[in-house]
Amino acid sequence: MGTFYLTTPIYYVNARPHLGHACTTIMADAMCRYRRLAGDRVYFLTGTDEHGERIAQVAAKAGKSPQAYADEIANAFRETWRRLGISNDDFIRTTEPRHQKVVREVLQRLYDAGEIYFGEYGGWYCYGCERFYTEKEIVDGKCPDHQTALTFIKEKNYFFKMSKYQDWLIKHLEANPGFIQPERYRNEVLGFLREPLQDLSISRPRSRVVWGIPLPFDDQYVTYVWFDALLNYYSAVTEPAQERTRGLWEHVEHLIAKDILKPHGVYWPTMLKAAGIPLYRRLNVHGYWSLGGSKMSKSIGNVVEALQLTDKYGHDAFRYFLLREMNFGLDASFSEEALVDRLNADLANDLGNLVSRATTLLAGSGPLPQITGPVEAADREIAAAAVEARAAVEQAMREFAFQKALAGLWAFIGTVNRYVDAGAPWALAKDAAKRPRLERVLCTLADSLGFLGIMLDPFLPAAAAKIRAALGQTAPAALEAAVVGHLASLPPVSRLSGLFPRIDTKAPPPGPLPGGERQVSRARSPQEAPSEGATPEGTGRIPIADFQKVELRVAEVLAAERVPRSKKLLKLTIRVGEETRTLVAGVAEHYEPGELVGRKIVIVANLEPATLMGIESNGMVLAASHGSTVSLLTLDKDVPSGAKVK
RNA sequence: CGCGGGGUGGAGCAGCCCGGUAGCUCGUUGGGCUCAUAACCCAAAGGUCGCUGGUUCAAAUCCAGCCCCCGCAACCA
Repeated sequence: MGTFYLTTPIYYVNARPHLGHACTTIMADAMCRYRRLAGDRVYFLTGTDEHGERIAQVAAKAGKSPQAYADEIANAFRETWRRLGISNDDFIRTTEPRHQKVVREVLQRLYDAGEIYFGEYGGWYCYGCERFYTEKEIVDGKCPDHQTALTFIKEKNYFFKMSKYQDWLIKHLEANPGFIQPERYRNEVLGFLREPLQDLSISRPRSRVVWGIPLPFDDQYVTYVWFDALLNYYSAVTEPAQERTRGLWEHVEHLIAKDILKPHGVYWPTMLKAAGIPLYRRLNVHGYWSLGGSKMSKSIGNVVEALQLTDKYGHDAFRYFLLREMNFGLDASFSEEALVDRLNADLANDLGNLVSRATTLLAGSGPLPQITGPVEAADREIAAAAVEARAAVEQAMREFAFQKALAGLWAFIGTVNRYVDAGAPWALAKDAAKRPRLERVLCTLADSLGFLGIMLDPFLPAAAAKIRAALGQTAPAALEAAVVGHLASLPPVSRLSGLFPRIDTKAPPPGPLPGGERQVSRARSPQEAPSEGATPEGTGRIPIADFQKVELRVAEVLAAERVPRSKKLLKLTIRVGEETRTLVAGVAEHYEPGELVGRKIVIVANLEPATLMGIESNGMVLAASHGSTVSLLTLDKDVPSGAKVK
């Protein structure tokens, strides 16, 4: 019996649960269920990351304390995982005392060991980018993106001596090819390490960031968020009094999406090494979902919608789609259409229909205490196919290759469907002389369903349980029992039809497609969108006084040009009444500069100025969007520029 | 030259690390079956593996160059 401790990232509470979170968590769940099925001791951890200036800001905006805000989002995650049937053993929050205690202990230990020093970092800082630039990146003393002058800033902070572990980490990666998988991500980390590794700033002055864990050796500073967050994996299982987490740490594996490869592939191992804590066993990295051509992480509205499909089509179907459609490590594209295709082809036609036809045959025959017919070649082929499918699953699951595991099981399902056709039990039933053969065929079928009832358990927990229940099995599933060919009698079987009903795609679409309908206003919603709005759960209506604060005016476009180095921005010179001003609009992907000159558009005239790519924008252009179509608001009749719009 | 991924029958993808008959799913066409969820089974059509050059007895696979697409980051006020 092995031990397996698997973590998901802890999710940052600046956003509500969406497709990306669900994907990682579902993969982790499938893996943990599989390892439990295999008889291993399994511990499955997920949780939330709750510190940082951004959280404090968002909370303040919502008129809540950071803790109250974090509580709310953490609960949303808990609730989502409960709804999806996620089998996590623990849920850790970085604001919990058990975590903070460990972070402080580890920091103190590193500090005492001389792994942390207090230093001054001076660098060229761009306020627009909120980051420092290295000498190499600076162009003519200016920010390469904004083309604005940089400020030389000095800030005192605590640093972890990460640089001294660079060679060690390279050697470790070279000596342990499986440390980060799939291999492309190991190569990527080795790529990072070809550049000199800097020491890692692990603190932020408390004067600037309040919402964090104070450093144990200097309460004027709080812990930088990565140093805090990564330690959750360790702090969750190191409470000495906890029997159920004892001995887990040395078996830990992490599952992450590729966006946080660097902290997990570089910072985390060096931190562990410096602190004298054994390294994790393996880092498993999966890719991203793209949503109908639009990117996922920004257009949060989309990903949230995508997650809602789990309620529409069922958690098992949603899970199946995510696990089957994505090649582990690579990106995949998500669409409702693809989900329905998978549901119909694999779940309804292949699996659901097999279960339906087989249980109908078995229920019709009734239980048989003893099977008289001998085992024939066709039956042995099924047994062999089962052995092969199980081997494929075992092999694939070693490297989180869910798609291969499921492909293996579906090959078996296809074999059984062919077996039913070739064996034609309905024909055998008409001839009393063929009774022994009929019994054997039915027995093999029952055996095959039993096999699927076990093997599908990690991937389709609810459906697998239904299959086992139809066969009268009440004991928990165990991988070692997944063998075809040992059944000697036929249990009473109840008919199981409609396990996965077909979705009729010819009927008009039952609901909005992701990426389809969108509210009028700007193109895509920024990240804060879901939590935005004064009355999210209320009517969504505002008093007219609120609207009157917004000053909409007609403007005439005098000149338009692309903003250099930008993809989406046009710089417009517009006339509003007597006034001429500059405005930046994100419509470069939809309009050529030339076609806008001379046109009258509608703008929000009293918006605070904002700097985009170094250009100050005074106002916002109104445009309607639907899918990938973006249409500027223009005027029906000629009205002079500067006219009010209401 | 910011980082990264990809271009394989109509669609979506695997194969590429470790060269040797181009594979899977969906779709299309024809047939079979009637236990089953208009499901299942059989068969067929359909590909110069982005382009060019190189290495090799042999290249989707290795090397070089080029073209195109897509993410991430920075700009959607």
